[in-house]
Amino acid sequence: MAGFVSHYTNRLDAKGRVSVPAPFRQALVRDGFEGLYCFPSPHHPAIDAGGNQLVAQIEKRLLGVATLTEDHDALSTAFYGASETLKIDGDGRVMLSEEQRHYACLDNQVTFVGQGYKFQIWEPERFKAHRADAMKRAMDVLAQQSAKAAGAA
Amino acid sequence: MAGFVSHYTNRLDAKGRVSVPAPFRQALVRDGFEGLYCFPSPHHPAIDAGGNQLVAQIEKRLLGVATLTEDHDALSTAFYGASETLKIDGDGRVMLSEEQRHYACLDNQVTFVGQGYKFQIWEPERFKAHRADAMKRAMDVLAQQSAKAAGAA
DNA sequence: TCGGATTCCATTGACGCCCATGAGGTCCCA
DNA sequence: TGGGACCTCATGGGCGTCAATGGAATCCGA
Repeated sequence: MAGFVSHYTNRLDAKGRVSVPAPFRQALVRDGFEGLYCFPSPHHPAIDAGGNQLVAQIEKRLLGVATLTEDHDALSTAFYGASETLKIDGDGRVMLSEEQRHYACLDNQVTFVGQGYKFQIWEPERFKAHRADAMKRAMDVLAQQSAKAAGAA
Repeated sequence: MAGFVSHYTNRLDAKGRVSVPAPFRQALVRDGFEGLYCFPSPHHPAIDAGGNQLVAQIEKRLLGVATLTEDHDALSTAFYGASETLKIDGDGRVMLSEEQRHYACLDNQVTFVGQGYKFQIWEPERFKAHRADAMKRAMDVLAQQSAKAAGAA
């Protein structure tokens, strides 16, 4: 494992720059990815970001859908078309585009949330609210898994 | 097995550091995990902590859910995003974050409670109160199991 | 030539690492 | 069997390093 773990909140400066948390940068280096692959999260007002592991998951998902279909078009547009590859400068910072800042409602602070093979970029307050929901949903999913396991046994 | 057993109470110093009980450290070494993996307990005002065994349980749960879905995002946010990997310094201490201290209401003493594959970090008084409840609940669970076994037999 | 973007540099504050101290327990030997 | 040396572990504090941040300087396209 040892992908993106934990969460960090950093400041977005006047130029739109923000430091990528050092542990995440190290994970990207281990991952062998130059820069930062990101696209708007399909489910939340947040940015999904990562490196080769993330790209690999996207490819895997696309393999499950026949090409030249409308579904495949939609997925590839969402994951490839809407994406951007940000450059990480010498000090470990990236410049978020106006579009990204708007989509995730980013103001002057941003929260990086590790999700293993990828991480998300949130506006801190929104994340706090979302976190409670995610917790609840996660517990539901686990309960369902347990129920299924018990039923199968 | 011989994972984390028994309980210990140590002091939290002005810097927010606390010594991990030596037996727990030894268990972590045997487990082969560098540092301490922890996240807020979903059920109690306490911190769940452990090493590879704990991480393995989490990964196992995540494997059952497709990536890039809302369910997977929720689970990984709950378990990866909310977690932190603390470094254990040369003297066997970890630094608890402000957030962790707040979540578990930690003041100047903390109690480590072994739970086999993981352990919990509690505020001593709260743990004392929780312990009675946990005992009662444990009795109920045991009774239910016995009833089920008797019914099945 | 102007504006935006990239690179470089300086500051500061948190964290990691080191050493010192002291309490408690164990082992060895008289 | 009692005393003492030794060891382990918890705890407190000091200091160096690195990451985050703000700003200046330079480069490039419009």
